[in-house]
Amino acid sequence: MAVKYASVIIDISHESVDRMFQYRIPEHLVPEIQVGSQVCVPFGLGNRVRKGYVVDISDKSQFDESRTKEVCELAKGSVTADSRRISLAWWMKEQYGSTMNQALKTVLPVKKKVKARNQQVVRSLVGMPGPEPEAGEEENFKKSRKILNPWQQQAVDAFSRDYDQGERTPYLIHGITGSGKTEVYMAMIEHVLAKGKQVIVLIPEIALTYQTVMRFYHRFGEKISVMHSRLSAGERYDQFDRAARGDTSIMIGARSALFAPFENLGLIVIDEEHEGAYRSEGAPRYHAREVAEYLAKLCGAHLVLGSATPSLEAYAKAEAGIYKLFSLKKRAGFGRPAEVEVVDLRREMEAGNKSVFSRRLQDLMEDRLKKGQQIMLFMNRRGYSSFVSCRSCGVAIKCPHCDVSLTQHNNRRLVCHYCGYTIPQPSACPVCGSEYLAGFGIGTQKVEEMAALRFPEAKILRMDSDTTSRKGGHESILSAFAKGKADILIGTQMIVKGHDFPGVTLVGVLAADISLYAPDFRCAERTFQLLVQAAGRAGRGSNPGTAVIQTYIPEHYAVKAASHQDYKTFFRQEMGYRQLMHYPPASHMLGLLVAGRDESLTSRMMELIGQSVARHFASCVEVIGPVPAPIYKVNDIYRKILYMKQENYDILIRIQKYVQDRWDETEDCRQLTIQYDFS
DNA sequence: TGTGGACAGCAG
DNA sequence: TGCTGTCCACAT
Repeated sequence: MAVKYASVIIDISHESVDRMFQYRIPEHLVPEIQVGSQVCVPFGLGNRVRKGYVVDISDKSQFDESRTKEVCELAKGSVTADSRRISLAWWMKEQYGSTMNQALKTVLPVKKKVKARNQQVVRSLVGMPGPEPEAGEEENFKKSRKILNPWQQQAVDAFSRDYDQGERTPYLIHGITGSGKTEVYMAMIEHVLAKGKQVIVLIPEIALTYQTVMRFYHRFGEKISVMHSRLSAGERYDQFDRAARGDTSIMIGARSALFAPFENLGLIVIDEEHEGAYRSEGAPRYHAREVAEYLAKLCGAHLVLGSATPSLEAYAKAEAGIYKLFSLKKRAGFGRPAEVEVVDLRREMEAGNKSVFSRRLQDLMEDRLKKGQQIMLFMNRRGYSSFVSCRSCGVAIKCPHCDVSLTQHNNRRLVCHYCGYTIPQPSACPVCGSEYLAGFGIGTQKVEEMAALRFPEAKILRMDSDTTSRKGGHESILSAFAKGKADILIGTQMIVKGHDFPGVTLVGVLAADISLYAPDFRCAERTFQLLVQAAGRAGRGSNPGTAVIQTYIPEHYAVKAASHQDYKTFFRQEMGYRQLMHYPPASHMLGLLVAGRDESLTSRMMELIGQSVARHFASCVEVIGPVPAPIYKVNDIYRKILYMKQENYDILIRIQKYVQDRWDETEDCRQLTIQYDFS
């Protein structure tokens, strides 16, 4: 029998030994040792026997054979949280084509020495920037346990029954905005906690605010622990450590909270499951929903997904019976779905209205301002004008480092939204010298200016990444608006996510089309989600709400379905398109991106890879490209992409491995980055 | 983390 | 020359 080698991570305790060591597996242990097993191995000069985790098993020795030591024995004891997470890392590595080290770094936070901290108060433990709660606000939180309506109760009852019977089919809760999904999660969490199990709750970073956390805190007290991007590596480790020691039983946080080392995980909740933030940008480029599904299986935990606009992936699984679908059709408490009106901007042009606000929107704004009600205006682009071009020669001023136009900001500076490059606005065209330079397109800053001009008496707040870059800027704007300190809130997509403003009775989507033309097969889905979420912001209080969607293509199915808040119709149409085009989730797709500073090398390499993939897998995979990435150059780095479509995910994994084995280590590839993106 | 080698300082 | 203490590289 061939000799087998185990790659072992030693005792996970110190940065300098946080890597793999290869050991020979004695023949009698071969059948027993698997990835994730705990083994005892001789380590260091004194050959002290230490515990280690097996992270890989192979036939190949990657180390000097004569210096390779042998595994002593299989460690006693059951499968621990750590070994489970190592199996998870292994699965992620396979599934998303990263290295084991990258996967391990994602799954196991590296221990850094942190000074012992005093017992922290919740506020600093939570670490949320933001305003002090107002007097009385705490009281509201305390009364947060609400009586569930029949739809909510039905989901909770089904959950409790399934949970107790060990039935673990994941749930998808499709609940319109304001239908009280959080209350449902909390009731489910309570059920699971009562069984002595632990819970992970994932929330998109943007919704992870002081308010959200306080709701959970008041229901579950000291049991909760919070993870978010503003925590330092040491603080993150602390939070994980508390979870491992059993000091907490609920971990709330963004994506990475999924890797909390609970010994007895019973439930994973993913709120706003459709959010893009659940896909990781760095390798491994995992999706939290998929990882959660696997992790839940590994631990025998339940998985609950929730969204007002489920991702096509999740809804398709619900239709196929892989998930159980629950619909919350009614708003809990106050409010009813907003009345949605679609305004055709072509008619506005014909009528000679050149303003960003359609006549209908202006009328409604006037009405709401008169009544002292609040307005939200949504514009999916920040800055003043989207680009500046020369009226004489037609050239647009571009970023010298990226393949995009510079955006004009109202401080008379031009900014690249991809690399941050900034210049003062030139007084003459850099190409022809003409003085006739003008801004085209509209951003949030210009909307703010125009709103102030049209409604001089209104108090206006603007929220986009320019006004929220300061620490806590995000929260302070939202809380000022919530307290009625402004009449109009203008912002990018960050204003439509998750915030509850009972005073808002009018929402204007100024340019619904911008995201419809994004060079991405998910653009219709994203637009639909955005429009539904935006409309959901209106009428959360006792007064009915109206949403106005301004568009040049009112006949587009995403706009139409959103205006009727009709998820199912949208799903059918969009799914039909995905099936026709073999896009996910109808099929699987691997995007292979090659990036490098040397343009010709990047192109050459991509061509070579493309040809070799086409040659080897011609019969079984649809290859598209190589094509330049939607933005070809960013920060002086050129990017090309090859797309491969296949219904069978395993074939895509085989292709990825083939490319990795064949090219990743070559001399030319040292200067290039290859990125694999599975969907 | 734990070990031992390299090296400096010092006594004899 | 030998002993002791400290620093640091390294572990399959």
